[in-house]
Amino acid sequence: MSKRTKWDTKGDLDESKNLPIYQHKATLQQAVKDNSFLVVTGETGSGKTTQLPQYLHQAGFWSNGKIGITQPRRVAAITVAQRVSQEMHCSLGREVGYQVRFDDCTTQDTVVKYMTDGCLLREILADPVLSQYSVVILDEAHERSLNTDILLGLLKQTLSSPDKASKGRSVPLKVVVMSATLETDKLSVFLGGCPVFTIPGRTFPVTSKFSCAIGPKDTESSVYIKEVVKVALDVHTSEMAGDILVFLTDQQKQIFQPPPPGIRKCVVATNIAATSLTINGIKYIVDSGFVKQLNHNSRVGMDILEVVPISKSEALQRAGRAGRTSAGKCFRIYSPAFWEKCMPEYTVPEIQRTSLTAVILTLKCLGVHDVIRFPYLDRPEERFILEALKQLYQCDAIDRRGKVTRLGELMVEFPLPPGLTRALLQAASLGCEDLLLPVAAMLSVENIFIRPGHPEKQKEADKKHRQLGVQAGSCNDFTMLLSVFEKCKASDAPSAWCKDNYIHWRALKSAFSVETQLREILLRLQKKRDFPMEKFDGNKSELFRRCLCTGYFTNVARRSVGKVFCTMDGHGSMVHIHPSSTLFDQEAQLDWVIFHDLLVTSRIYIRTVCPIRYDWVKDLLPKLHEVDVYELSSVAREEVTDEEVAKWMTKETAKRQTEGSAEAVFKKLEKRNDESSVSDARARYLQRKQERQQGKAS
DNA sequence: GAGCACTGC
Repeated sequence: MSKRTKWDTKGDLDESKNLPIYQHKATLQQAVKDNSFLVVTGETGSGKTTQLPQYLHQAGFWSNGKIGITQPRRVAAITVAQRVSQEMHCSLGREVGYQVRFDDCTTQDTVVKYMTDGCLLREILADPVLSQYSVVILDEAHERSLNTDILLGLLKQTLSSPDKASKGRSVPLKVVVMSATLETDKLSVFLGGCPVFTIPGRTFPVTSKFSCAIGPKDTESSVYIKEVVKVALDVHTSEMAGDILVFLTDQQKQIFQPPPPGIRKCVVATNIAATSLTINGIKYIVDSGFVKQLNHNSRVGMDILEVVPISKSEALQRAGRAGRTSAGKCFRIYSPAFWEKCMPEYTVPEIQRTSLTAVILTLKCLGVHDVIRFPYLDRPEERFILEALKQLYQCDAIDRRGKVTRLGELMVEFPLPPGLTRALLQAASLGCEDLLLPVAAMLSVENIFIRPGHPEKQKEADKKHRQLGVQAGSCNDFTMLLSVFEKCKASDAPSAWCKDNYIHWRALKSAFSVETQLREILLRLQKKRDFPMEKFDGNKSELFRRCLCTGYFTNVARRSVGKVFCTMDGHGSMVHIHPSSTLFDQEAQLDWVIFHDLLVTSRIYIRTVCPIRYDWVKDLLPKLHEVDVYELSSVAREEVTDEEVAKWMTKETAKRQTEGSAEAVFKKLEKRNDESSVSDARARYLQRKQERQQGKAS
């Protein structure tokens, strides 16, 4: 049976014996022994995250390999590992450790390993059968993070095919999926009807009250902010002692200042509080009923940040925050009708509303050819998958057959969007990676330019930023990023330099770490024999911009009239250069540009822009419309024969001949963008803006 | 002439 360890004799902390999970210890240990898959469910406070790995350790699972536990967030992975190492009386990083990006706190001795789901996904890339592990526990599966969803599908697939499961493994891998009491039946069915183990929670009742302030017709209104303040103050004046947690869509702290005298605490939070933040003593919840969500629109090829009603499950989770220490109350500022008509049952999982380009490349690199019939717990819409395939084809990560190219194998190693990786690899092959590495890093972190709310300070910040642009001699936003990175790095007092120039020091520091990581990955790949190398004769500025073109030609736009540009990606969106760009107000001198991203607010803005010459993208542009949906769809489903590819090529040549000149192709690409979602997003933005101004005036 | 949550490699 289980091997004894030095901790067995010392016993658990008394506290852990009081946890609801403790009396199910033996049953849980046996259940994992008896099943390949197991779903464990229980409310927060049941102790499943800290205790189950210890139970499995005591049951001897460590002798066959590590016990790995994934978390969707870094802080959770680190703090839980700390807690468990204390309980097991060992120093962190020895028997119990954690791994998150930039911080690997594990050693050869580590047998209980907490990590982010993204880290485990990286490990699978290097070792598809996870030969180092005896058990993998996916925690917080109900959050449906992109990486956890992918891991679920991969583990299901690996374990359900006996041939793959045994390859490279001495004993079969055990998989435990832990989730809040939500959709657990669905998880069980997904995992072949595996047992579901329920651990009773330790929570107190929460009563919920609806109000009529927000009805079914108010989904886009910002009146909820006022109402939330009103309700919070009501609670303060009329309810018994206990702290208040308020859920809003963004931080608008000023509306709660000054706090009324007394000792009651009022925490205003965005979705951070829904998951990571634990606040003791919360007795009251004020729920606005809204959340800010980034949705990817595959038809227009852009991400739109929207304020949307939360789901019923999310509302229940918000309410639950009031019942951790004693009975609580939840005040919902919306009506029962709003609940019924506007709030979906469950939040749409991330995998169904995000760009899938990087995920699809990862799957392909793991040998998942049929990315449409991959076992997704919730299948993304087919057009999202096709769009991802198209992008991967366009940046040379996959070929016409949907097979990963040599370049694609290199690209998957980088924690970057594939287009940017493509540009970076191009630079590396031409020996100028020092230009692209800092840029890639800067584009991976939050916005580094600070723009204060105060009008005077704002002016000063804008002036400083313009000066930086001039000093850099930078003719585009990418070189601007490069220059800021290098200037700050070379500075004797980088933090003071940042403060003086209205630059986010914290963001720059993380850009430094990202750059180091990217450089390490690149160096590792360059040591391989077949790393591509090319030659280039020309000046450095052109070299830099041509590298960018290789990755960003899909984001090319051409000026049509005045300050308006038209994208060439087949959507033909009419876009403007964002006012934060160094190229803003110089539109008249521009013709062709490429850009890093699109932002939909009062207009469709392109951000991080770079002028290019048509010549540099001329040969790449046909790739934008080379592949049709039918072709991709069949590529996505099955292996494609040489004959079929040849047939497509012939069809394409014929098509090009009938279409004639490049100009004609552009005309076709300059289709007007009639996507209602974009105009809707714009209308909502303008409405909110108007309401805010009215609020100010009154 | 400028929006805005969060997480992850």
